[in-house]
Formats: sequence, structure tokens, C-alpha cells
Amino acid sequence: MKQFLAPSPTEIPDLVIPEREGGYAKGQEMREQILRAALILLIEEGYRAMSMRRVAAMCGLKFGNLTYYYPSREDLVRDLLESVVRAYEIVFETIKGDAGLPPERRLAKLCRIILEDIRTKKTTRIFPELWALSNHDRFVQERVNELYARARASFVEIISEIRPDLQPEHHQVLALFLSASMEGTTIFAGHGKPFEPHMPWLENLAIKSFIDLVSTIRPEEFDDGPLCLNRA
Amino acid sequence: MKQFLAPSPTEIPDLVIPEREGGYAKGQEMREQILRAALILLIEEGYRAMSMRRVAAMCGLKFGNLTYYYPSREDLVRDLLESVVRAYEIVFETIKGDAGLPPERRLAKLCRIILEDIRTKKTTRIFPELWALSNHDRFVQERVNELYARARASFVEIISEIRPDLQPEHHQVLALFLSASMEGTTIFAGHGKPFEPHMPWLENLAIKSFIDLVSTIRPEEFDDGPLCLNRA
Amino acid sequence: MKQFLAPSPTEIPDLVIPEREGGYAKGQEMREQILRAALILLIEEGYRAMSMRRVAAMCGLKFGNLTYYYPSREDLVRDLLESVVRAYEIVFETIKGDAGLPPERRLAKLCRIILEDIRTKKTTRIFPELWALSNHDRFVQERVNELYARARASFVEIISEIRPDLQPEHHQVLALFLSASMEGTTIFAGHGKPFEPHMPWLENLAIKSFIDLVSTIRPEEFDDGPLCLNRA
Amino acid sequence: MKQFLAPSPTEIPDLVIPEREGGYAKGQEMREQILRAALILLIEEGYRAMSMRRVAAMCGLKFGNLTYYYPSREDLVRDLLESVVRAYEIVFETIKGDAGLPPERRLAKLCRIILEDIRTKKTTRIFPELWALSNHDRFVQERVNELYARARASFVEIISEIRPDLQPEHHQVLALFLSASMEGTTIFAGHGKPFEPHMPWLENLAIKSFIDLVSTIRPEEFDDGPLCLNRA
DNA sequence: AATGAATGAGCGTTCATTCAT
DNA sequence: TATGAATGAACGCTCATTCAT
Repeated sequence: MKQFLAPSPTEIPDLVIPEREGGYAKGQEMREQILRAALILLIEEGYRAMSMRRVAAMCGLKFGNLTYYYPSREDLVRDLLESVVRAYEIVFETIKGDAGLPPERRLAKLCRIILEDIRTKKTTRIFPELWALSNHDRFVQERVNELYARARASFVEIISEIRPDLQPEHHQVLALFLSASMEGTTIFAGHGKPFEPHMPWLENLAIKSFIDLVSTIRPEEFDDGPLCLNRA
Repeated sequence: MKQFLAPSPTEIPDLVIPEREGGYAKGQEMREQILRAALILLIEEGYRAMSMRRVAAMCGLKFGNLTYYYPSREDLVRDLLESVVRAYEIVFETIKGDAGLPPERRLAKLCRIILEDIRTKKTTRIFPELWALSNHDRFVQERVNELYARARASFVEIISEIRPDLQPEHHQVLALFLSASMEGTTIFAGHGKPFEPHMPWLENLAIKSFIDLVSTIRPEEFDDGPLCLNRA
Repeated sequence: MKQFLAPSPTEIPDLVIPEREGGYAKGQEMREQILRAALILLIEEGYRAMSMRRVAAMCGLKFGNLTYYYPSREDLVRDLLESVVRAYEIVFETIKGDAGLPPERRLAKLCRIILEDIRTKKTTRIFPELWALSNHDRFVQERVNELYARARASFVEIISEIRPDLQPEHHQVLALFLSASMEGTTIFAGHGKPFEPHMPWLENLAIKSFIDLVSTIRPEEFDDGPLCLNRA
Repeated sequence: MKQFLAPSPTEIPDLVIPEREGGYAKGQEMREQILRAALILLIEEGYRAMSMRRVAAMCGLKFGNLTYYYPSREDLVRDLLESVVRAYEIVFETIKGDAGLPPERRLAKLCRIILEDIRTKKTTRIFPELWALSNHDRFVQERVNELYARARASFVEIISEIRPDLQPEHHQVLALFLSASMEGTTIFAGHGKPFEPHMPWLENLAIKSFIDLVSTIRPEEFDDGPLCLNRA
């Protein structure tokens, strides 16, 4: 089933499923298969298509049996979401190890990783679903926020190394801007989108723009806007 | 019913509904009420909740009668989407009239309009739904692409004024990056999002960063990336 | 619209619509157009597809207006059925004029007319619908019975000329057998049926068999069955 | 429920439902009950009345539960149709065992079986529905064609024994004529039809006529028609 | 004659959930 | 673990009918 998923380019696995204590190996495998099936449905046909029945069918499972593993749809959705999110968190953990490089290089590298991932089918398809869901579902909202908080943490670390003179809150907002800026490319240059071929250009623009911004921003510009372009 | 919708701050109406020839005034009003009800459901509870039955109920209409106005759900969705999109297109038309200002000021103004709109409940809620839908629905995809194409056209106009030396394709990609960058803020600093209060800072960052980028980018940087930060 | 209907080969028109007194000419024409549209739907898609809405749409009539001409579906169905049946009755009237020919030739000719008509799309499609409907609809049942009674009358006339020695009831049963025998070919060799190309052979078999039967049947064979093949 | 169905006189069961592997006995019984209910509705009120909801109600089943057994109406229709057809096929199989009798006797017997069956309510009601449906439904069309092909095979066997001198294609057309001829009696002398009481006479006429035809037909008469009654 | 509008019913489908086996 | 069975709800759709304009 794995082969149906666009392979994550370098580092991000599709799902990271925690082992459960006290279950047979078969149960663990089945659970994994279920989550993979659900993921594929989510990617290929959207959230609505990811019904218990279709997931069961895709696993060759009788429908009644799926409810043994996941008594309610919510259980399945949550487990899936956690497995997806965990996969990303692992990346941000591993990135921290790059301490040897100069911060600008690390910033660039991190951006490239994120933007490359955005080009995968999985990310292009799943995240808009999550954004939409998070507007009406507290649980999804929290997990997505968590995920992005971790992503920002990586940026904050690098930014504060480049600009130790700025206040922590400014580091945060810069990180937020960088993150938002990249996420926005999903809908224009993600997998199958009209500007997918331009993604390399976008990467270069983003990195240049981010480094310039981080390097040159002055504290007062957060509040007043860039010189001479104030609201009035 | 209007009061349920966060008022668009300055310029963007919620819906622009074309008049139909033939039919009583009551029919036109009913059609408008239906689209408003659908919009509210979409905003407040998401796409799935925007069912024919709930829309009818919200209008005090019997279900059978709703199918008189909109024989199929698709008809309703299309009419709604077109009315929403049309509202944005009007903005982009009116912006073109600002020819007197220097291009940087016009760029800043346009960005502020867009980012302010992103803070409205309507935009924060609807666009993620559209992004998700557009991955699996050709019609939504096309209308969304259309909308963003018009938005980019406004940016291209300004950018090419600032940088007449760049090639048209570069103008396009710069506009794309600006647009994507702003859209990405929806999920972090849109209505009710954790960073909504930081939106003014983000605006300032975005505008400074965009103007710097547009002003300083060199043609070769599209392809090679910023100096010394190439992939290798 | 006429051209959509398979042309009746020689003599049977599609519909015979009586004129109404006290209506404008336009109303009469509209009524005819409506019935033709209904007929086409019945032929091409079956009884269920012949809904008021679809008939109206096919006539370019607004739905509400159709209910002016035919307030209820039943009205429409009845008018259509009567127009269809009347078309056949006209044939049986005209056939009676062939008095000059020997009865066997007239029998053969009548059979050929009927079997040729069965090969038309209209007849192949409509009659099975009528047979099915007549099982659950008294009105249809009566009109169909009427139609076949007239058909049998033509046969009875010829048969009694060939076999004046038989009793009237025997004439009736012979006519019935001939008629039933031919109607049965509809479902095997009617328009578009697998044995449609064999219809000429079936015609020859039928005519030979009918003339032999009518000519040679002995009164006691009605009751006892053919010699030596009695039930026991 | 059985008592609602006119009992098949001698040999043809109403439904032959294959057993399913897996599943409790109760499930099998329920499936049978469902098909019987559907059959009754089809017979008593016609195809349109055989809705999922009415079938469920007739079985004392909640509607949602019926969709467990038959997820779609098409599934139900197909299962029903196959069960009906299978019942007839069994008859044609068993008839082949009558090898001891002279072919004319076997022909007569087969005709009587068929014509007796036509007098049952079930056959009188179902077949016109199938004929009508088969004009617009490929599946029904195929099953009906299959059924009649098997019926003809029985006739072909007997006919070719009586007339080994004729070519196989002529055997086929003779069988076709016999079959069509008998099917046509359904609408005149089937259950509840005006000529139902005359069916015994029709049987005798049919058998005499068929045996005469098969015995006396000359090869050239297929093409030229009976002597002196050619088309011209 | 013609149109617009409203109602109520039925249909087939999909689904999450629950429970007995 | 695994399956079969049952329930109730909602959904989109089509339709015949009725009535005001």
C-alpha cells in the first residue's frame, strides 16, 4: 500500500505509529494498515471519503472488525492525526543536530526541507484538509497548533542566533512569518498545482527574502511598519 | 442574518449576487437569502454542514422548495462560490484606480487590504475550505485559480513598475510569492487564530520584506538562490 | 421531433390526436407536441422517465404551464394512450376494404402488416410497457383490451370466411391464437432484438402455420387436442 | 407469505436462492424473505412499487437493515432476477430426461408445461415487467435472453429429432417461433386475463399447429413463404 | 396561456454506532 | 479477534400536485 503514497523526498515518513503495550504483533500491524488506508483515502479523495466503511474495505477488513480496532470514527481520526503529526515532529528534532553550520545556512536548509515537503502529494493534500478541519474541530486545531509551534521553535532557535539583539517576542513573530509564508505556497506550488514547476524559484526567493528580513529588520519596524510606508 | 457575519472591514462585500431576469422580486430575495444561509453554514460549521436541508431550514424554506431554486447541491455550491469570488474580483478592479501613488505605497496598500481581509471570519473560514475542496473538485479548483490569478495581476502591475528591468516571468513569480506568503497567514493569524493579535506586526514584516525583495532581487537569484546559500 | 421516432413502415401513424372544440389552434398544437414528447420519452427511456417535468422540458415548456394542459399525470397518460391506440384502430378499419382478395391472401397480408409494425421501434418499445402497466392499471388494461379486440375482429372476419363451418367461438379462439402468436414475436424479433433479422422467416412460418391451422383444424380438436397427443 | 403467490402448478418453483457461505442461518432466511417480499411486490403492484423501503417494511425489517443485506437496489433486483430465472432453468434441465417418449409427445408436453406456467399469477405478472425492463436495462435484457435461449435449446433438441433433414438454423427459427407464439399468450390468457378460461383450447391449437408446422415445413418455405402467398 | 412558487412525499444511498455471536 | 446483524439518521434527488400571479 505504501507505494500509493508519493514518497517523502528526504526525511519525513508518512506515519509514525507508536507501539501499544499489551497487544499482539498482528494487532499492531493491523492498526498500521488501517491508518495507512485512512491516509490514502484522505489524500486521494478528501476527508469525507475517509469513512469507516471505506477504510475497512481498503484493508480487506470486515466492517465490524474495524470497530474493534477503532470503536468510533473519532478514534481513528485522532490516531491518524497523531501519527501524521508525529512524523513531522521527528524532522524538527533531527534538524537541531546541525549545530555546526552557520545559522544562515541552517535557516536555508530548514526552509528547503519544508518547501520540498510541501511539494509532496501527501503534504499538499493533507494540510489544507487539516486547516479546514481545525476551524471546526478543537482536537485537530490543537494538534495542528502543536505541530506548527514545534516548527517555529526550530526557526526561533536559528533566528535568535542571527539576531540576539531582538526580543524573544520578535523572534517568535519572525518565525511565524517565515512559517506562514512557506505554508502559503502549498496551495499554489504544491503537488499538482499550476506553479509546482516554479517551486525552485520560490525556494530561492523565500530564502533570500527571509534572510534579508531577519538580518535587517529593526525593532521599531515591527510596530511602525517599514519606513515611510506607514498606514496613513 | 447579516449580523452573524463578521463585517468585512473596508471594501470586500460578502456576496455579489447577479440579478436574474424574469422572476418576481421575492424569488430574487429568496435566492439571496439562500446563498447567505449557505455562506453562514459554510463559515460556522464547514462544508459538510452546508447541506440542502440545513440551508432550507435556515431560510424557513421547506426542503422541496429549496430544490425549486437550486435543483441540485452542485447548483447551489456553484452559485455560492461564484458570488463569493465575484466579491473579491470587484476589489481588485477598484484597486487599479490608485494610479497616483508611488508603486511601493500601492504595494503596501494592497497588501494591507488583503491581510486585513484575511482577519475577517468569512475569509479565515472560507478559504481553507476552498483549498481543501479544490484538491478534489475541478470546479472549485478553477474558480479559486481564477481568483488568485486576478489577485496576482494586481501585484504584477505594481512589481513591473518597480522593476521594469526584470522579465515578465520574474514578475509573475514574485507576485506569486507575495500572494502565497500572505495567504499563509490565514491559518496562523486569521480570525480567532492564536496569532490574530500579531497580524499588525505581520503586516509590517510582510510589507518590508516584500518591498526589499522586489527592489533588490537580481535576475540570477531566481535560478541560483541567494549568494553562498546554494543547495549544495 | 417527429424524426426521432422510427417511422412506421407503411400505414400506422404514431399518434392520432382528436381535435378539441373551443380551443385555439396553438393549444391544439401544443397538446400534440406534448404527446409526442411523452411518446418519445416512453419509447426511449421507459414509463418511469415519462415524468411531467421531463415532458415539459422536452417541449421547451415551463413546468407550470404543462399543468395547464394536463393538470395531472394521469390526464397526460390517458390522452397519450388513447392517441396511440387510435392510430392502430385506423389500420384495422382500412384493412377491411380489401374485400376483393381471397381470404388466405388477406390473412397473409394482415399478418405481414402486423409483424412489420412489430419491428418498428415504437411498437417494440411501447407494447411491453403497456402489457406491464395493464396488469396494475385498469384504464390501460381496458384500452389495450379494446385495441386487441379490434385486431381480432379483423381476423375473425377472414377466418369465418375460410371456415364458415366452425362456430363463432372457435373463430374467436383461432383469431386469439394468431394474434397472441404474433405479439409474442415482439420480445424476440422486434426492433433491436437479437432475432430482428429473422423476422422475415418468422413471417413466413407464421403465415404458413396460421393458414394450415385455420384450414385444417377440426372442431373436436379444440377440446381434445390434436389426435393421439392428448394430455394423458 | 407464500400463500400470496399463486402456486406453480406442477414444477416451477417461485425462487431458487443459492446458499451463501458464511453467515448465520438467520441471515440466509432473511435474505430469502427479502427476495420473496420483493417478488410479491413485483407481482402485485409492479416494478415501481418494489422499492427498498416497501420491501423492508414487508419483511418487518428496518430500512437501514435492508441495506445491510442489499446495499443497493440494483443488488436486490439482480439477486431477485437471478433467483427467478434459475427456477425456470431447473425445469428445462429436468425436461431433458424424458428421452423415452416420441418427440411429438415430448414437444406437446413441453408446450403444456410452458403454457400452464403462463397461467400462473407469478409468470403472468413478472414477464411483462421483464420485457418492459429489458428494453432499457442491459442486465435484465441479458438474463431474459439467457432464459429464453435455454428454453429454445429444449425445443431445438426435439425439433431436430423430428426433422433431422433441416439445417440447424431452421431448427433455431422454428424453436423461436414456437417460443414466441406461446409467450404471446401471456397477455391474453394469462392469470386473470379475459381469455384465461380459453387457455386449454389455446394449448390444443398451439400444439396441433406446432406439430403440423414442424412436420410439414419445407426448407424453401423459410425464404419464400408459403406457396402462392408470397409477398407480392 | 404562461410563469413562479410552495408543499409533501418517496426514493436510493451512505454512514456511525451498537450489539450479539 | 473477527463476523454478522440491527438501528437511526441524514443526505441529495425526483416527483406530482397545488396555487398565486
